[in-house]
Amino acid sequence: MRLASFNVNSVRRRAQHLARFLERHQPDVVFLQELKCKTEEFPALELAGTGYSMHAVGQHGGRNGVAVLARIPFEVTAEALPGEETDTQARYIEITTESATLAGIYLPNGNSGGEEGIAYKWRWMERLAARTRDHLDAFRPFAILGDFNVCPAPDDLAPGALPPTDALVHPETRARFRALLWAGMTDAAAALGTRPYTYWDYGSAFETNTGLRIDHALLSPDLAERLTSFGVDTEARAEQQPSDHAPVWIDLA
DNA sequence: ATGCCGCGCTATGCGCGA
Repeated sequence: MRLASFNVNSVRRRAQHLARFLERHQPDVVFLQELKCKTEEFPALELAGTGYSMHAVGQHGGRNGVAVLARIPFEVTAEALPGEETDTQARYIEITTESATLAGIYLPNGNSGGEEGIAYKWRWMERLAARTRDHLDAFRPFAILGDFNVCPAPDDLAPGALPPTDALVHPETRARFRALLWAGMTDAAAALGTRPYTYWDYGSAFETNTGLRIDHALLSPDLAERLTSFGVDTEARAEQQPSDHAPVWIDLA
């Protein structure tokens, strides 16, 4: 089974990039982030030819937004991350398939909005950890894929790619990422001995490989045992008018 | 150590992304 994640930075601008990614890598499930459109504006017709079933969670105001496309049967089991009823940002989608529960996330960046901005990011990470523990305590096979907006370790960013004060590398951000691992989740790329960049800023960052590793796949123990590969589709990042993120994918035996 | 880029929008600049 192949699972994937792609921060598209506007799904309407990137529908054909997405279709080409699906054609190249044939994932069974792909989670999308940064739709930047309302639910009803999701380009379902434009993507109908791919043969995937899709479910979008959009947001008013052209921000955030997550979706899932799958060619295996699934049921949507959450359209929001529990724990903060006043949170209206579209950043979480969770599906359940025959074999596992899968979450697609767009974790808050944390660099805007001052103190409240970073506090929201950290609360969101704590809510994700709580949701994760619920699934693991129930011995439910569980995976989280998406844009975590976290460089877990110093090797996960090019020298000088971010200021040391950035929310993506803040010690408290990294501690909350580690909490997910201590809860029992495995960082798929790291477990396979690779830490590839998945994001390159617009401009010359891709040419100079000044990247960040911020798109991750975390796996519960039973799924981690089945992990065979992790890949980054740099072809998508090299296309014309690309997203600033490349799609990532994992294979489970 | 930032927004020179890109996106969406109550637009012709701004907030946001990372």
